[in-house]
Amino acid sequence: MPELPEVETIRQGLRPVLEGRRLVGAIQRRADLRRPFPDGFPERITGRSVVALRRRAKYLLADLDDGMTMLAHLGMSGRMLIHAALPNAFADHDHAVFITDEGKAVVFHDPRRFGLIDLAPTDGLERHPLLARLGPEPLDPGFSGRVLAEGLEGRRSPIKVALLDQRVVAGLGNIYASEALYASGIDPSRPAAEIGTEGCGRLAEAIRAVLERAIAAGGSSLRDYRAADGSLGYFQLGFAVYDREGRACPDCDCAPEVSGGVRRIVQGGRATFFCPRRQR
DNA sequence: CTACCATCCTGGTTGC
DNA sequence: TGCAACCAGGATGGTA
Repeated sequence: MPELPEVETIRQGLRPVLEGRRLVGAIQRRADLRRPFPDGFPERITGRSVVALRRRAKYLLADLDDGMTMLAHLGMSGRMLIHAALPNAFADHDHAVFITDEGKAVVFHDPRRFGLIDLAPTDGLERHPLLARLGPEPLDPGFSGRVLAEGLEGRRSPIKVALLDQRVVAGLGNIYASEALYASGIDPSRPAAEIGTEGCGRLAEAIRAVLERAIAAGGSSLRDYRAADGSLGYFQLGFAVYDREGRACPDCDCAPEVSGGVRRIVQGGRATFFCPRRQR
């Protein structure tokens, strides 16, 4: 379940291994993930150098020295793992391998295969079908309550559901949507368009703060997630509400046995966690 | 245009 | 203990 903070943590771990390095080999171990690998994928990246490793929303973007960019999305169970050398055996669900001129190997491992890899020209990358409709980057300086309010205009769905729509704001997933709503004191069931100027300001700031704290903690390790060096993030220890049904939220002095504590509801088919006392 | 639902996939957990 | 049912969920593509 890599969301923006997990992808950013992986990017930071991969940068020293990939940036400025030449790919001397690549291995593709199956025909497709969520969608097919690009035609001739291993041959097309072999011999290329990685100019920069960037991130857009939950996508990793590796700019190559031939004007192409490799896009990788980790889906829900995808990992990028660094090996000091090419492993002599692959594990189940190791789908692609990148070998650098230092002899290191980066393995794309994705049991559920909701991830994908594609190649597209760096020039005009923002028009790639997977990127074209993405909303604002929440950690960019231009992100604000005003920008968020624009994205929520006309939306009658609950604010929690709207926050998961990557066209509204790019990079939030189920965990950080719940956490950001808690931090801003907003009831996840409120209609998105009715949050108001002041609420959008608080929410935009909460989104930014939660994501930054999560990145500082190396992401959240639940089930599948590992950083590129194999390490675990620890932001899950800082969850205020996510996966904490029935427990006291950090800012409530009420005992769970009195108030019921954090509540779990289902919105758009996904779990939402919130504190009814703190979120209105 | 928005909303809603099914779909993809595997592994871990729960319930009998 | 075994096994089936269920759940986790990012994104898309279909239909209403």
